[in-house]
Amino acid sequence: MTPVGRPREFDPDVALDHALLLFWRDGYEGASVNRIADAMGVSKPSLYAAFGDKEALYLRALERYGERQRLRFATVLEAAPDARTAVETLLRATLDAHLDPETPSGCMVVAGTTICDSPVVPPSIKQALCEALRSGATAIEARLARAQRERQLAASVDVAALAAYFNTVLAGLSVQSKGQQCGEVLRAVIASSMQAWPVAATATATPRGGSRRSS
Amino acid sequence: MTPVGRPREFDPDVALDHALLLFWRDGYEGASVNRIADAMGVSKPSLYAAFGDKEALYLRALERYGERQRLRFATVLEAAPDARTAVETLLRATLDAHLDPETPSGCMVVAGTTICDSPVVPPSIKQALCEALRSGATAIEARLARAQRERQLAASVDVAALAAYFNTVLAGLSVQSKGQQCGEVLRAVIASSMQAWPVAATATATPRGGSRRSS
DNA sequence: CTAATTATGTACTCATCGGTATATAATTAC
DNA sequence: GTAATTATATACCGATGAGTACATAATTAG
Repeated sequence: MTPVGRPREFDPDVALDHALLLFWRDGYEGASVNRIADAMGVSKPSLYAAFGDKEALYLRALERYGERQRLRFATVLEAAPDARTAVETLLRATLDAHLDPETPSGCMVVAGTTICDSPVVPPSIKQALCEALRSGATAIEARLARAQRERQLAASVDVAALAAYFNTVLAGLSVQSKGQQCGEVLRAVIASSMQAWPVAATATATPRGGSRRSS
Repeated sequence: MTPVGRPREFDPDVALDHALLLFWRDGYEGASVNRIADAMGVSKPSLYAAFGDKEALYLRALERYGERQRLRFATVLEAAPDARTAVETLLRATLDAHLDPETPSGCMVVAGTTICDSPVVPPSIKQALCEALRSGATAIEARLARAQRERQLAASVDVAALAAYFNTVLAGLSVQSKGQQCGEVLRAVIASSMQAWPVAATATATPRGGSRRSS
């Protein structure tokens, strides 16, 4: 079923990746359609024909970014044998991604969220960014809940709150990596942040006999 | 010594505050000079005559913001009787500031830092933002170092790393507050983050007799 | 082949951007 | 009073923003 009409001369998938990089580095309004089209190697009318207006293009790019992040989160979180290792590995891997010189430093969602109240940012984008930001916490929370079901984490632990905490650390790491804080310091930050991992209830509450009630 | 020439009809101090609010909410390029002049209640040529170009105006606004932040940090940190209370109070007070409906949500420095690699952002601004971001850690570190001198904090604690950690939490809280995360959740995040406070060496080594040695 | 359809490149639209020329108003110095 | 000085408002500058009209090129359908 070959489509009728002149065939497209560029690959929308790779073109979208170029747009993604610019939106990531420069933000919604910082990335102009002219520069994006140039980076794509595509004329502006072709861009508009393929993706719609700037708002739609940004949402597409953000969606792709979010897909990859979710996949990365899920892979890292599920692979680890226990929740604590899972979270720590996620923090370290995400920091490595933030510091990767091949891509803009920091997280696209974090960068977008911090200026989403500007009048030039469409409400749909603000909404998508806020949802993307929460999705990180959701993924972590799912892993914590699993650990709780598997009795690796005390039932008393508020997994939503703990997930929100680690998601906040992730956001903070994104900012710091953008702010030229060096990787060594940030790895120490991760180590510190892991100290907040809930102590098993038995260790603090009932030093002697409570070890069977909750792990 | 009244100055010669027509007197200025606006107060540069209050005008700068209006510019500050716009830069804070919309970022460097999101806040246009036209809108800033309107918000100031001042014509564009008057603005340029009083403050120079947009870059200089942003740096002035950022400097004012930084001054206030440093004052707030120092006041909160020094007032508290011990370092742990100081840091926790700082986190809570800063979160309250981020959520204050009278001002843009989140931190101006964090917002600026996340898009400082955009080609439209002058290098001087990126540099000033990075320095401002670090100044938070510096203030916390100073308080931790004082606690260490006062023997409230074990000498083995890496105060620079711990300060970087709490500064990272602050940045994360800024992002989350901008991302419409509600205050209740973020207060729980603060509680979690404080769990990373270093345990006094004696408390873990000798569970029985160490409670008076360090708080 | 012709007709229909779709993509492309040039060149344009209008709005807004940062920044300024210029004429005028308000003040001090004398 | 006049001259010098500084601020103000209007109206403009060239550049760039997002978005598009239009003519042409490349393909399929018949």
